[in-house]
Amino acid sequence: MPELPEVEIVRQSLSKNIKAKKINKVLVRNRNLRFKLKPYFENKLKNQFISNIQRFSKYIILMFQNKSFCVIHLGMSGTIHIIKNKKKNLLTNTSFYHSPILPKKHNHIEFFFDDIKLIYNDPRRFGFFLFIKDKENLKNLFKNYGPEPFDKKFNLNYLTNFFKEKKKDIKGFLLDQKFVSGIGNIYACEILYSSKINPLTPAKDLHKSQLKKIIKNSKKILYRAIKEGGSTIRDFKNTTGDTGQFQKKFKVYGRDKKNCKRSNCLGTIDKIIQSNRSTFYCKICQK
DNA sequence: AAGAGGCCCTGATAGC
DNA sequence: TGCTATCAGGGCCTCT
Repeated sequence: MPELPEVEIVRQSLSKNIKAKKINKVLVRNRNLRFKLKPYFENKLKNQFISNIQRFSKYIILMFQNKSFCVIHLGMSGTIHIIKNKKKNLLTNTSFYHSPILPKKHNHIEFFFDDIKLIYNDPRRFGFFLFIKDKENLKNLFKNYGPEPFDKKFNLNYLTNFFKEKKKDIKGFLLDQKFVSGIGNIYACEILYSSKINPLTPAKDLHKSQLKKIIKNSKKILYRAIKEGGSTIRDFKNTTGDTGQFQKKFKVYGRDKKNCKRSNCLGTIDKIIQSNRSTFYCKICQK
């Protein structure tokens, strides 16, 4: 569910709330996430001082003062919540991602700080937490990942070389983390729409001008989404918490059978299935 | 080597 | 109302 912009929003919230704090205790209620939590997980994290919170692609990286790390992936349905434990305001819940109210089920992991409790909730359990002992192991974890769209390496040369002989459709490559890191199904659709590229086009057939558009629009759309606080699709109503706003700006995602938003285009948005994921696009203006 | 497809899991929603 | 089928923002693994 969360793509790069949503994960960045979570990172920013964590940075505000748990940076330079010590983890007093870790409680694991369910070890069976995407990767089973190691028996030593709690002990390794206990008493760690969080020096920084970074992000790569869709991963959150807690950096500890002793140069070890905790890597977090939210999978499809993972959310992180904070409970502030101030005496005068026991009921304050701050939503880091889309749910403003802490769900009662699926709270798998809790981190306790002096004044704050962090709760990881994940119904589908596609997310995971990893303890990484040093920088080298962290590097190793991401060695097969392509650059983020913001990276200087994500340039015309890179795309041209990567796509040589590649028959797979461009939509598939935007989702392929070995090619580019951080883009998921929503933003892949939106990037191709704003680039006026048909998602079914084999990557090797894309022209130079189209590749340039992909590079430019990937950056632009992800930046905008971060600025809007990410996208919230399955939202719960009753809120004062942080929900994203970018979903209101979707041009194609979830707009099956609706009119194309491009002025002077009379097309309607189609939904097709590519590599088992939904693709939304306009047949008329995406060539 | 590239690409297609299955699979991990729960919950919301649509259709009967 | 209550059943079943389908679909969901990710990404790993296996097979051809």
